[in-house]
Amino acid sequence: MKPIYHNIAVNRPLEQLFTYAHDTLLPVGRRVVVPFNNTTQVGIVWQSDVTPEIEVDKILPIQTVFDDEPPLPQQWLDLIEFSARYYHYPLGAAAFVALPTAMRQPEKLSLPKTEEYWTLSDLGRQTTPPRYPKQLVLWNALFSGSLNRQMAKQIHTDANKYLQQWLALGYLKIADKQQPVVLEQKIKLNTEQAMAVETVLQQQDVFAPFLLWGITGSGKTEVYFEMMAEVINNGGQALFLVPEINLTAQLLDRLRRRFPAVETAVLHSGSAKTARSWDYLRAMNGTAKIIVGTRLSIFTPVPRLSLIVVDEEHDNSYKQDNDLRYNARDLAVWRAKYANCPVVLGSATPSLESFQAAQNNRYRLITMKNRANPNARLPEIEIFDVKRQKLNNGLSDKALNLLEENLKNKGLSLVYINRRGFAPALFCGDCGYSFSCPNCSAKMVWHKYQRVLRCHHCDHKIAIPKACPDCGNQDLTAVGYGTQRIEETLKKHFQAAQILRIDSDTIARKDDWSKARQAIENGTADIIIGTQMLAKGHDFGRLNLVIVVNADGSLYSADFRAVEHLFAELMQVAGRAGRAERAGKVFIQTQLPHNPLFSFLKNQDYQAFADNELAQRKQFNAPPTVYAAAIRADAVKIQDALSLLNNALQNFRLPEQVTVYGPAPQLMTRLAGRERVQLFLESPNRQALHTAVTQFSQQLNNSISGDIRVSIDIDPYDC
DNA sequence: AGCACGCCGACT
DNA sequence: GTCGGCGTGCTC
Repeated sequence: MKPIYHNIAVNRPLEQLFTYAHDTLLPVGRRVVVPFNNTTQVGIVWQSDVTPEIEVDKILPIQTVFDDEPPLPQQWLDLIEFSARYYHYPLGAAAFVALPTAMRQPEKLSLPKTEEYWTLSDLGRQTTPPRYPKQLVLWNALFSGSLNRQMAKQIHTDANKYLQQWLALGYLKIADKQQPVVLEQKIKLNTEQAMAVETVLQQQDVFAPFLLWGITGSGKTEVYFEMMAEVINNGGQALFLVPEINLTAQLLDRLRRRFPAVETAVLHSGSAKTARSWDYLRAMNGTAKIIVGTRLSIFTPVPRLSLIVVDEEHDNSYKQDNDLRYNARDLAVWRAKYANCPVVLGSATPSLESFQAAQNNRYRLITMKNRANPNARLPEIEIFDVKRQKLNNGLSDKALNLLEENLKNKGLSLVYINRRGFAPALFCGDCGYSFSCPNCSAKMVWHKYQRVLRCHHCDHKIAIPKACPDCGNQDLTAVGYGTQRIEETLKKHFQAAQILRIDSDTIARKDDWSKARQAIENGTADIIIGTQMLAKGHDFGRLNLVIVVNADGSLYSADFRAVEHLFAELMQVAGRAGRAERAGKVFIQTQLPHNPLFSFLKNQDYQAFADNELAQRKQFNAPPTVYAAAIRADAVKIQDALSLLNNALQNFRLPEQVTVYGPAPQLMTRLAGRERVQLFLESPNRQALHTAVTQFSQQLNNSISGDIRVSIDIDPYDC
């Protein structure tokens, strides 16, 4: 028999596909096992029935074909091809990043069993419905549509029992096709929310990117849910992306309550291996109507994709910072375009990338300026200058007084410490002056041992100044606080209070977190000490005082995005205090009260902040004004990594419109015994940048030798 | 990536 | 003599 040749992607960092023979034609997307360089590897059939480009006698046969599994769809292959090309990552390796781990193993998958769907029979329809309210809900669901066992359980925990009963009485029959269930679960939306839903739903069958800019508490989640409900009722599937930290039991509960009869797939790195591949397959075969997950869920095949929602679109966790360095938010827009459906990017503090896109009319802006709860009041924000204050281990007297007062009034307080300000930097202890790079919109980093201040963006260096250039003060210092220290102080000060510290050290296991939340909701806690993990996605109704201990750390960081992140973070934290009907107070301690960021924050004016920040980015030619790519190299000896980049640079003709910065050491130069350097390519023209990156990486491949590792990061976050 | 081949030093 | 160190080259 004449063999048929297939080009196959394997999990190796190699650009090419490999040709294998099989005696029958295999569909594209089929998972197979192939012999590869004295090993066996999982492969994905990428092209079928090809003419071999190498000698036929070198071609090996395919070992195993996983015929029982559905092949990965063409849309998935296209998504992987785009991602590999855009992020300059080998195709085969990219494909395997996008698969759940169970599908990366050269073993047969256990497939999710297809469950039967039930609906009321004619007899059932003529019978009197049950009298009990919870049973009635289940009954009505079976009346209006069809349910499988799992969905029935979401509606009524004892569903199994009643299904059994009703089946025995002949009230049920197997549904011939899946029928969506209608439950009278309508949430009342306010005018603004209803408008948002309508605006998006008007564009159901075309590519339509939206930026949903809604203040904290404006009820974005209900808006997402309504839109999702509609596209599901029309027979579509919805992809709902959330930041890592937001995919909590709380959110899944809300989803289950709103969509009790809708099959949902949950995808994140924490879920068990088989569970994840099952959810992947249920999304892929169309049974799961809602696919909710973190960034990795953007690679889930969704045949009837009709809506993508990216919640908290500004969140950093959408960017993967190893292997395939993709940004799920950006891929979401690409997928929506491919699928001809709307994509909604939602945030109270949009990324400047998205906000600029909205201003240029590339995205359509939907604004929600009112709170869903009309009685909720905006918190009052006080910016408190701690420059010349004597602090009690980081806390001012005023902060302690506020805490004491709130304790007396039986309020709930949050003491918030942001830990982003890790990088040690130099600033003036007297006037708060900090050192900026003259060439970049970046702070100079204090290098203690080399005794210089250095810019990690362009490698500009100055000697460590002996005195502050602004006020002449000779006392130049660095900052640093920790959660434990604050906890100690508070415990000493408020001995009767219940103090709860919540950070990654105290919340090691899942039930730690739910215990902590119980304590907060039951009112046993008086003061919470928390880090970023508390700021996002958690609502505590009675929280009415927020103290931000040190709002400066990140302002000394070398990252030009630091201000943007700090603003978003503080807006988030402030939002925690404004959900209740009694007005909350937010008290922010800072060494730099005159940084313009704080006046925008005080007025809770994102628009003004964004306008100002975008103007600065433009002035300094920083993203999103330009597109950027980071080329990174690491080696045991820094000189090896540096000269690799420098040599490549010498043989490289810089294209029009492209600027190069560096090479310079990375922010965290030494990591795991290796020295890391990087250079940046930047251009206002995306195409020009990509051409430059491709050419540059070819130069690198020509001159790479020894133990030097290279990576490319498109639209990088870490600078 | 990860495996084989290959060419040098120090062990039974 | 032979075991094993990791440099280099290749993978259908």
